[in-house]
Amino acid sequence: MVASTLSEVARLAGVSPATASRVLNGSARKPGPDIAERVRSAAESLGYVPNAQAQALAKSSSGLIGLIVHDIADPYFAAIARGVQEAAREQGRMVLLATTAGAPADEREAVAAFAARRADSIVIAGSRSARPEDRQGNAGLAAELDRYCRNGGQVAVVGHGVVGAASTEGYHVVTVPNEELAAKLAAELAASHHGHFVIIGGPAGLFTSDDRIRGFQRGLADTALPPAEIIRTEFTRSGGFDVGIALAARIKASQAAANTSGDTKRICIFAVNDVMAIGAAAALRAEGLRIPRDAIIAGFDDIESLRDFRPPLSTVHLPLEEIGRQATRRAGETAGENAVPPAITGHVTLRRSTEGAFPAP
Amino acid sequence: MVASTLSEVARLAGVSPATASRVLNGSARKPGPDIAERVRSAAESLGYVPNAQAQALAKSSSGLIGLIVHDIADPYFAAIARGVQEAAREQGRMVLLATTAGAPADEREAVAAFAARRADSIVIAGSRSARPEDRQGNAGLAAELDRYCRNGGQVAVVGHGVVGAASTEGYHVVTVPNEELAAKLAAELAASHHGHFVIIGGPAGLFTSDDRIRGFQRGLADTALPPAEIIRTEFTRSGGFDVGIALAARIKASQAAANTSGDTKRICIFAVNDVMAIGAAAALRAEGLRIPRDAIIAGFDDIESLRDFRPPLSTVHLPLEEIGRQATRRAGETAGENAVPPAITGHVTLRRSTEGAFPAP
DNA sequence: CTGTTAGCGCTTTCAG
DNA sequence: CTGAAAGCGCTAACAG
Repeated sequence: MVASTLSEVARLAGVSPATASRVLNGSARKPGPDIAERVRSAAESLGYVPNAQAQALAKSSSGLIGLIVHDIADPYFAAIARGVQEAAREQGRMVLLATTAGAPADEREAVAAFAARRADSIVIAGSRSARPEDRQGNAGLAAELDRYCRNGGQVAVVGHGVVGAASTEGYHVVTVPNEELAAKLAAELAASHHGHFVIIGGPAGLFTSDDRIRGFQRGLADTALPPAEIIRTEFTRSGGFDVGIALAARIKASQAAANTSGDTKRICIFAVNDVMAIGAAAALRAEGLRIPRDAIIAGFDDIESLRDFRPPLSTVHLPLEEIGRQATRRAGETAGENAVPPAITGHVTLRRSTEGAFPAP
Repeated sequence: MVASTLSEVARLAGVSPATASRVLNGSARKPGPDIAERVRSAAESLGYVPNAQAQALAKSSSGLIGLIVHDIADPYFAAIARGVQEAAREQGRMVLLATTAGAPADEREAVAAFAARRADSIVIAGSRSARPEDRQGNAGLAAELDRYCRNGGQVAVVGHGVVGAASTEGYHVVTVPNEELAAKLAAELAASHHGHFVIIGGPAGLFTSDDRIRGFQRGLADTALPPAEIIRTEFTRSGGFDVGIALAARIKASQAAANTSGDTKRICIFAVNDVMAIGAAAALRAEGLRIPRDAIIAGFDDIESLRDFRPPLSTVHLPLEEIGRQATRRAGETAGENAVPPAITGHVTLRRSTEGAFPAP
């Protein structure tokens, strides 16, 4: 990568580099119109493209914003990324992307890389974890973030703060009311469902998953119901699928028993995110079971590209794009104590996958 | 963003900046082990983070790769982005993201921004267009790309080359056999379907859409069938939905007629991409029609997150991630005439949405 | 309003 | 093997 430089433009226009800089890149002082025109056409004819690296070096501000996600192809992160991208554009910044599969060590590396590029701010999406195996990784990540913030960087984390991160300056958390919303979902479900509840959760220690589980249990308790059974698996479609297969066997067995006993209870499955719910639903279907006839199921996130599934999935709507936007804005504010950011809210969306309690035949 | 500098580290270690640079960042010459250790610990204690901008300035190579997509939240682009991200990581580069909604003017801007940041290479995903209203935008984009390439940049475009781009040096096109695969799809469909064919296409001028339409028609012709009717709409789910509604009305009308005449032909719908197909399918369902009973339907792309739809969508599988990877590799090669890149291939995947020709009752 | 002079942080000849 | 010096391309005080 080479290109003509400011000095070349200046020479061609017969002015000093400083003047050329003033007309070509924004400056408070505006050179005379004649000179300006000369410079502009010189730049045009040389195909001048300002070197952002050099600019950044000179003004120590890169116009870059780093985004860390587990997997950009996951619709959850893709939606957040869209919001981040949008807000970045408003701020006149470009987005640097890093994917880490959620491994704290990789996240640390990504933060270091962003710091090296002098990104003005960093947005971290994706569930934090307190799993023992992530202890060390989290500590490293926290240290790296601390350093970044101390150097004047702005960080916004979606969901929960990074374990161990202590920075007060420049460290923002965009809180998502996972627990509260899960409780609400449980309450609404409990109103019309009178059978057993099963939660398909992610690995213990994943904050997002744990919060949603806790909230759901609380919602049940508030309705004077016993806690649901919890089955843990991967935080993915395939994790949901595996558990779905196991549940299908159980459902069939209990249906067989009911046939003779007259008992007709359906179970209600709550998967802690939509992709897991879809996986579980696919498994039930693969096993010949139907939803909501043989079991009802709900998810969380309200992923847009999943809206056309049949039966439509009951879930909790989260404004993913808005979350991305807000994280970006928070991390992009000019230090000052800007307007209180509107809290992120969501809402329960009941659809056909948890439709009314009509007993199995 | 401030941070400790190489010179600070050097001073602390009691060596020259040059030496510090040699030990901290890769260099052919390796300083003595004692010195090296001293420098390393100085860096550690100062929390030194190399300034990539400055490095880039000094060696004129940024380690950046620019990616342009229409919309990162679209699963098609998200999948490609994943591949790009992966390959970038292998190359030790970071991905800069720009979204443009397919507007050539925005794409031009993005290319300029990447060029300004001295990105080593640029990957452009997303359908090119030859629509009249894009004429000017395309010309601008082509000019910008030409300049970028002339300055030593590498460009890889997915699908079709940019209209008017003439660069020979550093300009790569990852060809996707859209036409050929669409023809194959038509042939396979024609083998078992004996009714009317309708194509739901994107706006005329969109290369991807046009190629797929042309291929499908050719496939039909090769089977001695008359060309399908073409209905054009937006290249999105909602475009597909709208057309689906219209088609539903038509299907119902013809079913009513068939009731009296005894005629029982189903129509076969080919939507030029999966999201449009899903939209159309949703519309039919919303109108009380069932697939494949009342109409059969096929898409294109084989988007992973759509695999759980019912009925499973017949489509053409495209190795999206691989396409992203390959584009990135092509644009990342060191000029030399590397191994011939394996051509991108796909395959027809018939599923239940186009299941056998059992006449409506 | 313009030009001159220093750097921003790092790499890289070229001497020592 | 190390250090000194000269930039990479641009901006930002200062002078004129």
